[in-house]
Order: sequence, then C-alpha cells, then structure tokens
Amino acid sequence: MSPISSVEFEKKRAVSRKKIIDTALMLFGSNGFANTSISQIAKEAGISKGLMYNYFESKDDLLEKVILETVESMQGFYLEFLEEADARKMLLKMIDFTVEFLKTEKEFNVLLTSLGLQKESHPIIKKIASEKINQLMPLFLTKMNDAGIPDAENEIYIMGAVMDGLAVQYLTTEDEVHLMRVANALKKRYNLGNL
Amino acid sequence: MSPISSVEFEKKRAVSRKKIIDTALMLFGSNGFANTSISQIAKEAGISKGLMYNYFESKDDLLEKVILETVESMQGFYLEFLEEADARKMLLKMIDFTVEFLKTEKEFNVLLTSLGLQKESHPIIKKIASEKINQLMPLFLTKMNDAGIPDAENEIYIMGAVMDGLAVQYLTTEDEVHLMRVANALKKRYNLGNL
Amino acid sequence: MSPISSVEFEKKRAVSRKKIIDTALMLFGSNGFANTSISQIAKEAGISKGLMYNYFESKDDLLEKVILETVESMQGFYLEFLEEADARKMLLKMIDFTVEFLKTEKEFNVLLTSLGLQKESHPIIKKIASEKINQLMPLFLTKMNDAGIPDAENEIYIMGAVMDGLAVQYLTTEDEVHLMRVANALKKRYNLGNL
Amino acid sequence: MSPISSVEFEKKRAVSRKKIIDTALMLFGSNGFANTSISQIAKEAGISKGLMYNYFESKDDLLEKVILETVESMQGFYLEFLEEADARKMLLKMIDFTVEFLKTEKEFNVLLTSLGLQKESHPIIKKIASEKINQLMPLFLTKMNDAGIPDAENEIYIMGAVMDGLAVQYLTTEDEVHLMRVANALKKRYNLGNL
DNA sequence: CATGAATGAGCCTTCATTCAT
DNA sequence: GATGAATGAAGGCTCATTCAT
Repeated sequence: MSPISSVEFEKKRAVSRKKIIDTALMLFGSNGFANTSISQIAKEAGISKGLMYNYFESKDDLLEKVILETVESMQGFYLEFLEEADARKMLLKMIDFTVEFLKTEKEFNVLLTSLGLQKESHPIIKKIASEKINQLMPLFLTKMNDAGIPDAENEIYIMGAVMDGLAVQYLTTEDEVHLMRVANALKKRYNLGNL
Repeated sequence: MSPISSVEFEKKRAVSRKKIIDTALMLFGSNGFANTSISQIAKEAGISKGLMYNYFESKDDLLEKVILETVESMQGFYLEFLEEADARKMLLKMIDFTVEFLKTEKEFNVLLTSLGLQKESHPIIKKIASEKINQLMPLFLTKMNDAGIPDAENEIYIMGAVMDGLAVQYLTTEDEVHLMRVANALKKRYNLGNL
Repeated sequence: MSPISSVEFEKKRAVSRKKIIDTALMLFGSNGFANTSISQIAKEAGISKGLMYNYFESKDDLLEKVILETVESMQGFYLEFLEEADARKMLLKMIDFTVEFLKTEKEFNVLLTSLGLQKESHPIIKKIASEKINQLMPLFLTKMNDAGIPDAENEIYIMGAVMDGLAVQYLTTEDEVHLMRVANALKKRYNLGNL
Repeated sequence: MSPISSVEFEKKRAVSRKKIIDTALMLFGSNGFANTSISQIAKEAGISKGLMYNYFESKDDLLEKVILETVESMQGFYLEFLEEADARKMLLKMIDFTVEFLKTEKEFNVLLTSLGLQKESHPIIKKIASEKINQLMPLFLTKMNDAGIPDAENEIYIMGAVMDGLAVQYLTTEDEVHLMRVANALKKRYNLGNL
C-alpha cells in the first residue's frame, strides 16, 4: 500500500515512453507516417490511446521525438569513425558502419529518407541533413587532404553520393547481396581490402 | 443541335485526363500520396471531385496511371544514351541526362523514390526498379568491358550507387549547386571533361 | 436524306421508352430501387444516360411509370378470372393465374411488394393495394355467396391471405416446387381438382 | 481520479450499443436499409457518427447484428406455442402469437421481409427463413397428424401461406382491423373459438 | 496515472441530374 | 433527338484528439 516512490514512477514512465518511441519508429518506417494510426501504435505498444497523449502532445510531436531521440541514441556510435586518424581506415570504417547502420536501423533510415523527400518536411529533418553536409564534409576533407589523397574534394562529393545511393538502393530493394557487392566494390576501388 | 461527335468527346476527355494526371503527379510528388486528397487534386486541376472517377477507378488507380504514363512519356528520352557507342561518351550522356531528368521531373522522381521506400509498394514500382537493374546494368557492363575500362563491374556498381545518391541528395535538398558539383566531380573522375 | 416521318419518330420513341421501362423493372425488381443506378439502366437498355431524362423526369418518375404501365399492361389479363360465372371455377382460375403471374412477372411482384412495405411508399402502391381489397373482395363475396359457399366472407379473408402468402413465399425462396405444393393443397381443399 | 473500471466501461458500451441497435432496427424497418444513412441513425440515437464504428465494423455488420440480436431476444417467446400438446390449442396460440408479434415488432418484420425479397439477401436472412421451414414444418405436421386432423400436410402448407399472407398484408397496410378480421376468420375456420 | 468511449472533421467514393455540343 | 462530360451533394468510413471516470 505504500505509494510508489517518484523514482519508480519515473522509471515506469521512461519504459512506457521508450516502448512508444520504438513502436512508432518501427511502424512509421514500415508503413509510413500517414499510414500509421495512433491506435495501432498504442495497441502494439501495449498501452492505451489516451496515455499516448500523456507523453506526446500530438502525432506530429511523436514523430519529432521519435527522430530526435533515435538520432540522439545513435550519436556516439554515429560519428565514431571520424576519430580514426588514418584516412583510409576511416573510409573503411565509414563504409562498414554505413552497411551495419542500414541493416540494423532500416526503419529509421526509411523514415528519415521518406520525410526528407517531402517538400514541407519537418525542420528536424532538414537540420539533420544539413548537419551531415556542413559538419561531416569539412572533417572528411581535412583528413583526406592530410592523407595526400589527390582531388580530395571531388572524391568526397562522390563518396557522399555513393553512401546515399547505397542507402536508398538497400532501403528500396532490401537486397543485402547487392548492398555487400557495392560495399566491396568501394573497398576495392579505394584499396581498403588489406586494412 | 447535332450530337457531339465521338472525336470531340475524345478530345475533351484527353484534356481533362491530362490535367488530372499532371496535377496528381505534382501533388503526389510534393506532398506524398497519402497526404494528397482527391479534393485537393480536383480543386488544383479546376474540375469537380466526381469527374476524377469518370477517368480513374480509384485513387490507387490514379497513382498507377500517373506513374505508368509518366514513365511511358519519357521512354524514348530515357534510354537514348544507351545508343552511344563510345563508353565514355555514354557515361557523359548518362550523367547529363540524369541531372536534367532530376531537375525537370523532380516531382516524378520524388514520387517514385518515396513509393519505392514503402514496404508494400505498388507492383509497378517494383517493376520499374527491377527493369533498371536487370536491363540497364548488363548493357552498361558490356559497353564498358568493350571499352577496356578496368574493373568494369565494380565501377558499374559504384556508378549505380552514385547516380541514385545524386538523385536522393538533390530531391532532398533541392540544392542545384551541390547537384552540379557532384556531377562535375564525376566527370572529372572519369575524364569526361573534354568530350 | 429525307427526314424521318413523325410517325417513325414516335415509333422509335416508343421502342426506346419500352426498353427503358422493361430494363428498369427488371433491375428494380432484382436489386431494389435504391441499389439500381440510372447509369446501369441506361447501359443495360442500350441508351445514353441523358436520353433517360428525355423520357422521364427523374428516377422517381421512372419508378412511377414502371409500376403504372406494368400494371396497366396486365390489366385485362389481371382480372379475367372475375368473369367466370361459376365460383369454384373462378377460384381455380385465380389460383392458376396467380401461380402463373408470380412465375412470369417475378420482378414486378418483388418490386411491388418491397415498395408496399416501405412506410413512405409511393401513392400508387397504396392505390393498387387498396384496389385489390376494395374492388376485388366484394366481387368475390357476391360470387361465393351466390354459389352457396358457407361462411363465404371468412373464406375470402383466408383466401386473400393465402394468395399473398403464396406470393411472398415464392418471391422470397424462388422455390417453385413449394409454390406448386401450396397451390395444389388449395385446390384439394376447395375440391377444384375435377374442374 | 481512479481509472474507470472495466465493469463501468462495459455498462457504457452496452447502453450505447443497444441505443444504436434499436434505432437502426426502427429506421431500417421504416425506411429500408438502403435508405437509412449512418448519419441518420447516429443523429436519431443521439450519438456521433464515428461511434457507430466503435461497435460495428460496417453498415452491413450493423444490419447483421440488428437481425441476429433481435431474433435472439425473441427466441424463447418465439416458439413457445410449440410446447402446447393439443394441436388445436397450438394453432390458436400460434395465431395469437403471430398477431401479437406483428403488432409489437412491426419494424423487425418489415425489415426481414424486405431483405428476404432481395436477390442477394444476407446469408442470415436465408438461414432464418430456412429454419422456419425446416424446423417448424415437421413439428407441426407431427402434432397435427397426432391430433387426427385430416389432410394435415395440405393444411400445414395452407396455414403457412396464410400466416405469411397475414404478415405481409398487415405490414403493407398497417390495417389492424383487417388483421384481426383474418385472424378471427382463421379461428372460426379451425373451430378454435371455444378454447 | 490510465482507460477507452466519444467526437467530428475529413477522406474516398457514388450517383442523380444538368448541359454544352 | 442524343451523347456523355461535368457537377456536387451525400454516403460510408477512418482517425487524431478529448475527456469523464
């Protein structure tokens, strides 16, 4: 009969919240945002529809939080390959990471790409996209220049396109064999095989 | 007085039909299929809601026809670069074509990509995607092998990814400067500048 | 090139009109008034939708004309058994006629019965129903009294119910065997077998 | 404060559900299924349109449930006259019951009869109709044979038709006087007056 | 904190009816 | 007369959101 401590309350809240976020990510990614209903998420997450609105202001708010928090939860992981000093090793890590990321976080990637394609996409999406360009690109460039890779800027543009192409191809076809084939082609091309 | 000739009816039909298809393509591409209502299409096309159903069986049918007929209308244009005998010239044409295609048919490309990302995408989308892989790839390979380009298969995989990456980047950011930059990087890379 | 004579016009009109009425009766009877569209009738009748409104003011008007003209076209036929002098022979004729009428004019009977059941049924329906009671019943009564049939009034009420029951049972089940069985039971009951 | 108990929810549900079923029966019976809109039912029942779909999957489902549950609610009542050992008493009860049933459950009877007349009537209707024939008829026959009523089979066919005729006449005309007249004629005919 | 009944706007679709030709 | 394109009201249904309990 003793009242549950506020700590325990917080824990329960966190668990429910995460459950909702995870379920929403899965469903948004699989079926699309518009084709996923709040009822469906609630049922799948094992909570009531009303409770959803205790955690999130609206369906749009839920989407925002889903993206924001999923991005955040991958933060450390996401850029770890940047810490690699050797440029070629970094490329290798980036390729391997991207492949892994696509395979394990398919729904998230589908969701992000889909939203990015919409004219009036959420500001968050634009922010995430611009970060990739504005933060990552310069870092790459410096590192590749330092490594004496010729025409580094051009290569980076191409590399960026390749990685995005890799993603959209895999997300569209779910063809893992093709994914690996392209990844290996890249490694060969940049002589990353023996690292 | 005299009854309308069937030719005249046909003409009227063609006009209205085209207006609907064009409007639908634009809106589907801009806002997504699910976020575009029939009312919206009708209003934008300047016709009544009901007329839609005089030409298309359902919203799904409209989507199908939009894609099918847009693809068809680009048919000749679409693969013209394949007729280029010289492999490097072909690459150049392909790049230029892709850039042009992305810029002039933005909505169509957004629509196609979005639909491709959906788990249960329309059969047409799958068909279009598979055609690209199964028909184009072998043709490229032969031509590039003939041209004595080393590691042709690898290059093709990479090229394919680059083109898709180019597309998704442009469709997402609408950044034409970036588009040209990547295109130029590609041309430089494959020494296509002087052709 | 000579203009069609007005007589021929009238003939054509009459043919088209009858075609519409017949088709409408069939469809109204089979699928119900509400479930039959003007388009369906026009297509089935082989004319254009617009032409329909050249012959009938509205769908309701068409219904009215369908009933009115179908009733009319059966008029002579309909009451011919009343002219039979002998009461028992008249009963026999009435039974046989009813059976025949149900089998050959199924749609009409279904339509009429259905409409009769609706609270706000067309005045015509009410008129037809009341005619049956107010005109036929007395005639029967006189004849049966004259024939010395005991308790004639009671018998008439029962007979009326039996005939309507026969109808609704057949129209509901389409079971011809049952129809004949009841008809024969009636004939046996009133000793009409040897006439 | 405290969450609503499931018992209370159940109670609320039952109230709303019944309100819908009752209203639907009334309107379907009065105006016909096709002429009754969900909006109309909702307005009449004092609920919102959407709530309907919280209880019934579709308009068709509602119809099915209306019929099924109305039949069920009359179950005991419905066949009680069969338990009467004496054949003539049974007939008397059946007549009285039918009259009562027609008067108190007019809408239900209208609805059932109307649906039965439709070519593609709901399976439930067919089931109900066939039950009447396949279950009731044999029971009657046995009882009347036991009672030594001559020509029992014929009489039953006639009786069945009479009862159905009684129904359709009353449902069509709403003429209670006529209903009683036919009922009394029947009682006289089978000498049921002194029971 | 939690539930799900209830709402109502908005969606896709049908169809009687009109009208330019 | 004849056609069928065009209209718009209305119908069935879904779903984000609110709220009594």
